[in-house]
Amino acid sequence: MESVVKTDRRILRTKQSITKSFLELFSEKDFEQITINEIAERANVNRGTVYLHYSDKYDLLDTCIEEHINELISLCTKREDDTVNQAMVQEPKPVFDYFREHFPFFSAMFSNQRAFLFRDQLLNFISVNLMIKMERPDNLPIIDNKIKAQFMASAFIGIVEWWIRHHMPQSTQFMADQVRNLFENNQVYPK
Amino acid sequence: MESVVKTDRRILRTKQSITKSFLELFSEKDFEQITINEIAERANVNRGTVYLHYSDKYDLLDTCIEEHINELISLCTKREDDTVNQAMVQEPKPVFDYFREHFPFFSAMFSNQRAFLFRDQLLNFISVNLMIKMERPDNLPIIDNKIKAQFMASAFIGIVEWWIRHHMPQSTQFMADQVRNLFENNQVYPK
DNA sequence: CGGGTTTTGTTGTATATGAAACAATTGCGT
DNA sequence: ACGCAATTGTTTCATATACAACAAAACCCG
Repeated sequence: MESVVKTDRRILRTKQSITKSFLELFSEKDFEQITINEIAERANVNRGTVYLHYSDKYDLLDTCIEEHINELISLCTKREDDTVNQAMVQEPKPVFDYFREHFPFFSAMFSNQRAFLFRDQLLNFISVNLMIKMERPDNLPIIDNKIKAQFMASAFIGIVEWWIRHHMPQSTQFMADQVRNLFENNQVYPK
Repeated sequence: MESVVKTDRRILRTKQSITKSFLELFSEKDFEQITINEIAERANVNRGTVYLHYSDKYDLLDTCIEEHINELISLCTKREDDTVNQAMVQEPKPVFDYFREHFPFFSAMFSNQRAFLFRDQLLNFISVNLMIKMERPDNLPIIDNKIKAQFMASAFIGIVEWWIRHHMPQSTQFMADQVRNLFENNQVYPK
């Protein structure tokens, strides 16, 4: 029995407004040029309210990134399959659907200099997942799994970045198929 | 010197949310089927808050209509021209631009049974404006101006309704030209 | 360098909104 | 007709947010 304390509607609304406003600005101009004034004004929120939820714009950026990373994680782990983290490798379509659904965010992340934070976290997340996947005993350890995981994770991020920056010309299904083939061919998981 | 008391940001935000939510629902289903619950839920606002601003959904509808009528009025009267109300007749493009800008609202109004309220108010507004225009002494009173105004106002509304219901196939400029010719040919104002 | 402007955090107080509970009413299916 | 469920207004209390003012820092610009 979990006592799920649902947060106040106003908080959710305000945070939504602020992050939306911030991400818009983030895709429009350089991060350093963005002021709290602008963010609050566009979000139609008092300036003080921004400080109520975020210590500064760096914290705001970190939070945005963290939330999406967490979403991706839960997306990959909430399968009925008892072996966690199989989702992204064996069925990547929901992941790509998520990318498409939150296009404004990922687009901003990939088109901005300050995206390295996001990139690192995402890459680390995927790398760890691939590691877990490859540590299954029936996989021949020809190459160091850690290196392999990094390699494959980078490849994955690269594909996603390209897809986002070109405004998602292919369907999520197509992308999912490509990625699945990629992982199969590199024996990330056994046939 | 006017002491302009600017309203609280929360009020503006909330009202915006509620009317937006309501108009969406209004274009989706019959007015009688819409509940306050739905409106509040979609607006992401507490149900009690709706009652804080509107007595019921009828009041909400009336308010929406009134606001847009007032917008149209100010659009037609804020010209530098000392003779008020010339705007709509001699330069109808801004009016059509307004229609296009607020397409969701007008579309809902013209596609719903309960639109008669709106239709009446709009028709009355235009009719009065035309009356003022025609009362200028250099207009020959062959036909009773009141009747003529009603006639022309109905014609105008009819054109707008058709345009909206067909998803605005023509440009606002084109529509404006058409209306101007219409009024010219019927001597609403002298050449 | 100097000085005006903008931005930043922070504070105190007023108020709008959220959440929950309630009785009264309406609606709907059987 | 009955009863169950949903909707409606209304209330009370808690709290998130608005607003205004402030000093300090950062930023321009001549």
